[in-house]
Amino acid sequence: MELQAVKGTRDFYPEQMRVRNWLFSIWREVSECSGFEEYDACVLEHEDLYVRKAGDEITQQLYNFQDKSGRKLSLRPEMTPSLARMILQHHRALIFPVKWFSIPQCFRYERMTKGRRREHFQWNADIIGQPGEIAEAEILMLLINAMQKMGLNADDITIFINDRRILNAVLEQVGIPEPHHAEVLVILDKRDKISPEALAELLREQGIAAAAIPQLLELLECPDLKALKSRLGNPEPFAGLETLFGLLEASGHGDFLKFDVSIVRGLSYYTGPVFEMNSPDKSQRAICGGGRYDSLLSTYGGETIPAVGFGFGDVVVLDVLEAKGKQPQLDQRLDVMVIPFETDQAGTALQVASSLRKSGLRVDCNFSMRKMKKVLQQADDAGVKQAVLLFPQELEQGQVVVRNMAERSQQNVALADLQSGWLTSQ
RNA sequence: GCGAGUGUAGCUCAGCUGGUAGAGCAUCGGGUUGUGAUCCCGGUGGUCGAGGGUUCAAGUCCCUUCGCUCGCCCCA
Repeated sequence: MELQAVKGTRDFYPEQMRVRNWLFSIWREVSECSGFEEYDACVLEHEDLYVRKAGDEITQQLYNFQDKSGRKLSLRPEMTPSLARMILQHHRALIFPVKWFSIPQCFRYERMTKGRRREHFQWNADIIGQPGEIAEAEILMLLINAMQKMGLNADDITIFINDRRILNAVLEQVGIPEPHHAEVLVILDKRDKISPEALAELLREQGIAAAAIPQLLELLECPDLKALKSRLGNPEPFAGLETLFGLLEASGHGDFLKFDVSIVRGLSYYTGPVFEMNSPDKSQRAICGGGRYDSLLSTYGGETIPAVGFGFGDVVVLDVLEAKGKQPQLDQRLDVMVIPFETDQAGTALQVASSLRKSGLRVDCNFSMRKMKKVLQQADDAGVKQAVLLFPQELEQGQVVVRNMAERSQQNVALADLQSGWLTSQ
């Protein structure tokens, strides 16, 4: 019997589950606050939903199998295809734009590194059916709002943003023909990770003209949107980001946003702005990433519907919060512990607990019948605020002892008063 | 997939050149009747990741395998 969890998957003991619920509650709260509605789909999907989208490489990472009737299924590696499927199925009934979010559990069958497991939860928020930068601004503001709720601000995290249209223009400028763009972008995505020499070598292998390479790398050193714009003949590809920066400045979120030509995002379906969130010095794996993908839905056979969104995994952000000491210390949050000291009082304890629970309190009983010092200590460890002590002597007079754990004070209360709301009226 | 490291009690780890397993914390009990700290005493708990080999003898050496960690590769 194998007791270990499946490789790459996680067990959430109550202690970790509290942290997870805390994170999810922030995601839900900020999403709903901004008018996003929650949706979900089954973690199982038809394998070809993913195969069609990106080809071999992603197929190898699918956590896939055949069911008993031979259907080829896969655990979802990401939510966007399921979202696209749901949108396309009902798109005649939907009033666009649609603002939806989800917190799906996703699976990838791949090698594990820091911040990457085979199973994770990924907050997704998307705006479907709205072209233009206002949707991007809303999506980014949602992200920023979530980070602030977690206690991270512009000193801790930065959203690095680029635009696929700018990247394409840069490639055009140095004479790289359009069919090569996809491969070249993948290589440029590694710019932070490998040496300039290695990068140049990879580009040469793609058949990029030797003269174009230094020119390209030099253009990509351009740290500034304006500077890059003046270097390129055509200002048109810059309009989108300029508008977006303007919107975020106006809404007071400009500090979080930084132009970065090296942001590419591996997937081919991005068509406009692309972004990743990371620490300002990019010292670790991106916390989340996203962008505009106007042509994705049409690849599933539907009509073209513009869309923008992001995926935000739980693993990396919890690592970041832990490293910064900003993971909350959460305890069980029990309000009341009812403590009988003889088995005769078990029934009374259950009855007291029941009546207190009806008034909305979080109540547990301790039936261990251990020594009182032990039981009080356990109650304290559980974060209990009030202990209701059932002693035979007091019970005979219809009373219980209510102990305020923080103040270490206590008083006798009539059982009848307790059951009619004495605790909540204090 | 390649390379390095690692795996000993629930947790964190010690165990030298091979000689039949230890500490701290946690847990449980006690320190005289029904009260949370600290302290003191004691108990439970390990086929030393698994399998094979060398040896009189393996936690310790060798091989295989699995898990984990960190690089590389690949990529959200």
